Amino acid sequence: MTVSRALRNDPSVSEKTRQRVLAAAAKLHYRPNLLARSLRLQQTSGTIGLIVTNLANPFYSQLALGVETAAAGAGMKVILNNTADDVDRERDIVNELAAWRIEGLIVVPASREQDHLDPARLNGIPVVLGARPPVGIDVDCVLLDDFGGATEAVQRLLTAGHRRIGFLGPPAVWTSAERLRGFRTLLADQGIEIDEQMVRCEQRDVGTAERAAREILALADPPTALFCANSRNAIGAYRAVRGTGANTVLASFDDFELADMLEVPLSVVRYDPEQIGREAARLLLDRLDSNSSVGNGQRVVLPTSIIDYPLHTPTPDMR
Amino acid sequence: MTVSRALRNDPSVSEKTRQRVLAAAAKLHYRPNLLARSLRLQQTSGTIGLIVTNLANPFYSQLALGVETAAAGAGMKVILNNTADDVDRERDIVNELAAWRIEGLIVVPASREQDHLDPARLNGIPVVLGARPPVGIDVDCVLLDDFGGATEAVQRLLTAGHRRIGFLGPPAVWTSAERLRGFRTLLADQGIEIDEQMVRCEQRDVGTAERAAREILALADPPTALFCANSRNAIGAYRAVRGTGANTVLASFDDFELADMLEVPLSVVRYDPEQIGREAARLLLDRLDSNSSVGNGQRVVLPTSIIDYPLHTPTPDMR
DNA sequence: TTGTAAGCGTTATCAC
DNA sequence: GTGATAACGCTTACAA
Repeated sequence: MTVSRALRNDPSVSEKTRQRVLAAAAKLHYRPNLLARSLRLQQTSGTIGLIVTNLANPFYSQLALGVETAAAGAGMKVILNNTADDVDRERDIVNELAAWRIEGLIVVPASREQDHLDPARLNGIPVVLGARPPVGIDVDCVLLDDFGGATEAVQRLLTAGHRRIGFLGPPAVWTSAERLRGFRTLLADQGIEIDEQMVRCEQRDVGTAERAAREILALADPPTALFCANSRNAIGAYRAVRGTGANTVLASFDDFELADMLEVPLSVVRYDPEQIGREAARLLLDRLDSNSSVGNGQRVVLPTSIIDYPLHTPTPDMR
Repeated sequence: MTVSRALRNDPSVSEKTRQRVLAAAAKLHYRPNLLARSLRLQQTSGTIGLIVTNLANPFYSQLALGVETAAAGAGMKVILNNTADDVDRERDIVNELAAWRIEGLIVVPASREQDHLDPARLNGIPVVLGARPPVGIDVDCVLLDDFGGATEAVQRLLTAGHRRIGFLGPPAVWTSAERLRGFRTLLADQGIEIDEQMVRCEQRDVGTAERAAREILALADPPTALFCANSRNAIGAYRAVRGTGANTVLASFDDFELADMLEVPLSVVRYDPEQIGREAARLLLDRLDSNSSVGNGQRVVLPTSIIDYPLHTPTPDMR
């Protein structure tokens, strides 16, 4: 008992014994068992669960860093989980984490099937979604302004005079669907018809994106510009444009390394994935502080910005 | 008691009551408290701690993915921690994780100060280091063949006839120091003198790398080739070469997107960061299985391979 | 200032 | 096949 008090700096223990306890603990490498402490205090484990779909994607690893940073700042630990977009795995993870009595959950949901993420089913554990909105459950979420960013980027192409514009994107997770919706909405508003042959959204990687772009560029009446919903599609499109010698102009979501050195004009929508993680953690910590784990789901939408990379001139500047 | 048995599928409970228990549990969203189970079973928490220096760097996020994948496959959870290269933070994290009775620890150590990572001080919790070797402690580690990869890459430059070769790299963490050692050793073996003005290893990001490369290229007798110890330095070097119109050839560690489309010949050393994580997890799980947490530190060195990207011809191929 | 008793939620053991 | 009891390591409440 005295040891317990001494190690928690309880003032009721005398300085002399406190020192003796500390010395002995150091010598024995003794550490109080925090699991037992949690159990006794009826507290949870001081941990929050983070579930992402694909940690190999820098978007999610930066999001994870944001969560870890904000959580560490509040003295919380983060349990990291990767679902590889598998809902069943997501469900298993959620259930196990709940059994470990984590304080809260930050999830990039793998699909629209989200019943297992309802705090009501999780003994009231608060849940915050990142990058994708809740479907059928009432929880906080942090989103990117995918729609706004997309319309802004496409507007750049319109301003430059383009009227035949193609779309390249990955299969429709919410984010990509919103970007496509931005593309369609703006063009419809401007009374510009979309040639559905030039809308391709099945490309997950650079290779398939390049192939799709080449097919679009080979059409009888090819587009003069392409809007790409992510960097993998943008890079694939760039390869296709360079490979075919077309002088197609590009706009895309995601800034990427060397984007300014391409032999093609490019506008990119830039944003900060780490901020999504930080905001999600903040929402979660607010819930934990206020003890209002259920209901009244907030929706935070983070802004994007645009960068124009003009055509890079291969001519070297002089030393 | 019957509930406890039923939920663990203990055969001694009758099928009928088992079903009743399961039904009630489902209705109430009841989950056994795994913290209490751990405490009672004198087991640890089924968790391993992962400590990396910088999760924003894809190298470490892929390593983390490897750990998570391997751990999940063995039914273990991963607590993720980021030190931002701060040893004091690393020490705090290690101590807290130990108090939570984690099963083991995988660490990318922030520095050569590693006393706090000694299992002897951690109640025998096994430790595996990733990407950097142990200093003064006897633990397993998983390394990349930094030395071999570097000599191979530089050999490419020698074979192409280069004799004046510069070096660009980040400040000397172990990995970068090994790559520099490979560079120096090979050139010394070949009797080629190194001009120390052309050896720069303070560049952490693309901007400073570009500046350093420009300074080297502006020397009275500039190098005909540059070896870069990581992708940020390679990209900086590329920008400098393109910017100054030099026809310097590049070799580097780290494959990167668009590396094949540069207007400069480039050889890259490629490797799989995820594999480091998987191997580290495997070593740790072996320790846990065999219960031999201390001593006899293994050292696993993972191979690298080389890819040559020839000069990309700006001439388009025909559609 | 220090020690004793009880209990957090679980499970091993023994009784019924 | 089921229930009672004790114990895992800790902390609150109370007693010495």
